[in-house]
Amino acid sequence: MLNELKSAWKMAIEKELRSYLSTDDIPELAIGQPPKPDMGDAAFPMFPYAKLAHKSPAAVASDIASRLADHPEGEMIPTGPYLNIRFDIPAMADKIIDKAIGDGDEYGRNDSGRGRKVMIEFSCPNTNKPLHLGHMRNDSLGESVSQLIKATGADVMKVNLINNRGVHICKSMLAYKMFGNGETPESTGEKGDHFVGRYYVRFAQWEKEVEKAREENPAIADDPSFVDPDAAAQEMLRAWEAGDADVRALWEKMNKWTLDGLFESYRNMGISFDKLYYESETYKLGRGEVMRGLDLGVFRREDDGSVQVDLAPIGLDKKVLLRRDGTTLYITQDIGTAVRRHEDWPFDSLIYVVATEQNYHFKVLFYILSLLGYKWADELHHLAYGMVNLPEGKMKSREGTVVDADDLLSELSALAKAEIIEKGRENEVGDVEETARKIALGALNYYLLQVQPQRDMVFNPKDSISFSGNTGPYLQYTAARISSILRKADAENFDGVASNGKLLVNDDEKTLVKAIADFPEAVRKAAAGYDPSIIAAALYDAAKTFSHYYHDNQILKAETRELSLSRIKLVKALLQMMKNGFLLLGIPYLETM
RNA sequence: GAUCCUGUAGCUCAGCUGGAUAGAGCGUCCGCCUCCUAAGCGGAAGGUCAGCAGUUCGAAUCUGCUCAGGAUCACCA
Repeated sequence: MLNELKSAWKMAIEKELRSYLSTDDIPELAIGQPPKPDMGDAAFPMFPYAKLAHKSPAAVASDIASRLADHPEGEMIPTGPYLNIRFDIPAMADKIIDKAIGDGDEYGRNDSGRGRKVMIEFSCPNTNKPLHLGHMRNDSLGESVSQLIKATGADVMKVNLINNRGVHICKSMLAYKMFGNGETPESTGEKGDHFVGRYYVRFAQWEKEVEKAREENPAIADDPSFVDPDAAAQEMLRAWEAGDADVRALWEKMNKWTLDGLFESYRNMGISFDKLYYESETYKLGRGEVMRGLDLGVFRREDDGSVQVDLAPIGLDKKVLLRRDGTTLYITQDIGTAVRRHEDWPFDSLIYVVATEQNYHFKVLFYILSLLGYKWADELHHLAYGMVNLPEGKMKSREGTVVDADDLLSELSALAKAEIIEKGRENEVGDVEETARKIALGALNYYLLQVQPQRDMVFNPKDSISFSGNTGPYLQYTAARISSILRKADAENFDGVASNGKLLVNDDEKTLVKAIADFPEAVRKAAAGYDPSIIAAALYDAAKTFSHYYHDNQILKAETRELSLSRIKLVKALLQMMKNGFLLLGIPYLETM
């Protein structure tokens, strides 16, 4: 709403500038924000026109202000070299507030993606271990960006490619076979993914033990009973590929354990998928595409029999697409999988949420798909996110510094629970466990999403996730307080009282109205840039302003009933905006906390 | 070696389509609960926006170089 107005002003001022300077060829007018609210609501710097006019920028600003008679709504305040515009925010308040309240859960959404089909791939776990903090960033981002794109009216298909085969999967299977003694997640009471993960770790131990034994006595390798762990894992993979019944049965059993555990974690994290792909079903895909590329002449068969693609046009080297023995590689599978997906659900766009480590891979993949003539190759995006590091450095599984997703969530829940009890809010809150869980989730999602995706981030378990300051729980708390006000307002009698947005004249009120008006634009920007941090910032700014406002002003007991009701409507609109933003960030909304 | 990403307060991060005095949170220090939830509010201290040069009326923002950190450059996934 305010944006349209600013654009209208921009056009009007540019038109006047053209007439003032007697030329159509003028630099584009920039739209800025005055540093202080009392200086206006939009700023147009006049510097670029000073030279053309042979006058100072300040003179241009005042000249334009006095010449511009027919202009959009608002008041011109030439401020030095800037032509500032002040809008009558209170006069627009009712319209903005009514729109937010009227649109309800739809407020902030737009139509820009209507009719578009967007597929988004994220998570993609291995079925040999539980999720860790790095996965959580991926999952948080994937889910949030999915919501953002849905908010543009597009159809979104969330897909997850389960990496359920390969030598790393065989390692946990092998260790279980050797050391499992028939125990199961049920018998040990463990969550399935943790159970299987334990055997993956056990395999690494076994490797070390064997290596050490061999160092001490190299002759043991000649013993017929000697088993080399890596060779055994490779052997198991061959058996798996050959369809060996026992290996397949073990694989099925252990995969189910892991997946049951992983999906429990997803549920706890508020993550869901529309379609699952399994690597066991896709790993052979892509060979046909490579053959087609050979026919098209975009790939070439080397003397040794392998098939390669020349990446010189994009400034890279060569890449092998089929091994000498004709088997596929990671990139081959991804080619085939992309094609398969487009057949399954003809997307207009496909977003891969994958760590920045794979920038090279996706650059190559997208180029290859365009070589193969797929028009949709131009609409493939790699949403690359940075690593989550610890204050001491990288997380390393070998050193046991990996932060487990389930552990982290339950630790945060415990902290939140302790906080609820310390504040004596058990009764108000109702279900303490559930509330604590939602606070933990809000804290975690906000923490992970407030940083721009591409940046590496530091996770400090000791103090980075606190519940005060610029955090998810602060936002939840703010929303809960507004809810509380609205509950009390409901109990009051406002019969015969009319609200009036024109009464909302103090700076905080104007800032809040503007924040509400600007929210749809924030959603647009965040969706276009796949960047939830824009929403996080918008919500935090609004919450901060509200907290200040609420501290200084009475809402239910304002000077007049009209003012009270007007303020109630303002915070009701604000709450609607916050709730809608929460949904985009995976922050649970709490009516009380 | 090449390519890409990053460098802003003690720490974690915003700000980057150039524009007015570079902002938050945490931490430190000082205040505020007879008033709609103190997970809150206010205040103080804290900056060579890594460095140098360039473009520009104007650079944290754009360009180049240098330095520092990270990632990638497999017939692994």
